[in-house]
Formats: sequence, structure tokens, C-alpha cells
Amino acid sequence: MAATEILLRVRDYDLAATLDSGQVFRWQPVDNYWHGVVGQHSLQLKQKGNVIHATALAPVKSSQFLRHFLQTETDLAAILRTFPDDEPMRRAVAACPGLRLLRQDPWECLASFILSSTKQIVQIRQIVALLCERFGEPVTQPSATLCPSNGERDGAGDVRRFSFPSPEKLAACNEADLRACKMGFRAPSLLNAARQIAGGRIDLEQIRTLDYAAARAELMTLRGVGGKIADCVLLFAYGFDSAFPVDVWIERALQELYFPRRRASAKRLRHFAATHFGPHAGYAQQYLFHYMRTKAK
DNA sequence: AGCCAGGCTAAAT
DNA sequence: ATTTAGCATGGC
Repeated sequence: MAATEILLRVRDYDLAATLDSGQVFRWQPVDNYWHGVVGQHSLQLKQKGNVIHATALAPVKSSQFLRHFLQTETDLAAILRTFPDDEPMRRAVAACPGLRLLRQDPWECLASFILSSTKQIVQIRQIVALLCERFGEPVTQPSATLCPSNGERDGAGDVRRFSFPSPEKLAACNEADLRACKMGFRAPSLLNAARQIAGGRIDLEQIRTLDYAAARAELMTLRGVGGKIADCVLLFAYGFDSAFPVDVWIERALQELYFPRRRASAKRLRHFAATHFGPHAGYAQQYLFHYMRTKAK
């Protein structure tokens, strides 16, 4: 099969940490490469120093989609300079200096985070993988060496991959179809979101044109989408850098790192988060999240 | 066995 | 205006 090699020069970039940081759920390390899918492109990525090597398993016209997804032209140093100069932030950045935010497709991001509530990241990955296998389109040609007995790997150890299922595809499902992907009580929320979007009642492209507050309110009209999930989508898919998703890890981080003496209410923590971290608060959030998750182990 | 997991919603203070 | 069960499922 024809493949395309893409080389991207980067600086201040930690590809592995970024793909494994809980903002995306479909990338896995296989033999020194990260395997994943961006849109309809099946990709293998690896970083050597300041170069990211990408192999697209089918021909691509331009590397633009990949540079956009990876945000390789974002000046990370400039963003880090806007962070508050305090001890917790310095420690969080020092723990992973090349951690980045990606720029995801809004629907994939929204759907994935609807599935994320009270799930561990490993389980979110499993649910999303099942959803894509069942309802996505194959993005790699199943080869003659494909072993149907396990349905996943061919002779070279490669993994069959699928696009993320479209809203229309999921809108045509019923709740039981989705529950079969182990998503439990999240199934009706995902189904509703798919139908709202497929039916044009929510326009994910139009949300780009709104300001942060309006975009957030629009996403939160969806059942199963509260402030945290809306902020994840605004940050990871639309690039609203001021969005600061507050989950259990971040709540713990703020409490332990910034209010170690007294117990702070959830409201106080949210207010602190919204005012303390500056115009790229979302990046700061990602550093704190990564710091808390890695220092625990 | 029981608790908790990148939450949200509706009900109860 | 805040706090608290219930919600599926799986890993430990």
C-alpha cells in the first residue's frame, strides 16, 4: 500500500507525553511508534529529537492536517511565560516541559468526553475503541494477512484502525447498540448528542464563531454535557485557551498545591482557576493534570 | 466485598 | 444557592 512519509520539525515538543496525557483516547504505542487516526488518516508517529516522523498509511496531499492536529507551530515558550510564577506551576512545567495541547475534531472530542464521565482513562480508551470498531469506517485496507480469529492484528503486528463514527452513523443507532460498547448510562447522552448534531439542531462549526461563554452555553444544552466536558471540548477541539476543565484531579491539585491549609469550596476553587492562570489557563490545567497523575505513581 | 473512576442531573437541604 | 444520591461498568 502506498504510504506517505512526513517530517515535521518541532521545538519544545514531547510527543509521547502529549499523546498519552488524557486529551485523546485513540493513540497507542506500538514498536517505538504511536499509532492513531486523524480524520480519515491512519498514522504512525515517532519523535527523534526535534523531528516528528509521521507515516500516513495512505497517500496524503499535504501535511497541513497533521501540523494542525499536533499544533506544531504553536510557540510553547511564549505560552509558558504567561503562566503564574509560583512554585506549583514551576514544578508542574518542570515535570514535563514539552507537554502540548492538540487540536481535535470537535465531534470526536465531544463524543469522547461524553463517554469519559466517572471512567478511568484506560476504560475510556476501551469504550472509544469499541465504538470505532463497530461503527467507524476502516481506514486501513484489511490485508490478506489479516487474522480474522482475533480480528485486530495482521502478521506484521499492525492494528486495524477505524475512523471515528460520524454523528449521522451514531444517530441511526439505538441505545442498545451503544450500550454494547460498555458505555453504560452514558449511551443515551451520546445518542442524543449524535441526533442533535445530525439533525442540525446543534452546529459544531458555528460554535467556532461564538465567544467562550456563548460556546460553552451552547455545548451545555446537550444532555450529559456539563461545565467540565464543555471546557474539555472548548479547549481540546476549538482552541479556547482560557477554558479550564475542573475534574477530580484538578480539584485535588488546586486544593493540595494552592490551599494546603484550609479546605476550599468547589466554588472557590472554580473562581481561583478562572482568575489565577492567565490567558492560556487551559495549558496550565494540562500541566497540573499531568503532574498530578505522574507524581502519584 | 467494597470503593472509586478526567461528571451530570435531579432531588434535598 | 450548595450539597448529595443515582447512574453502568470494570479494575483493584
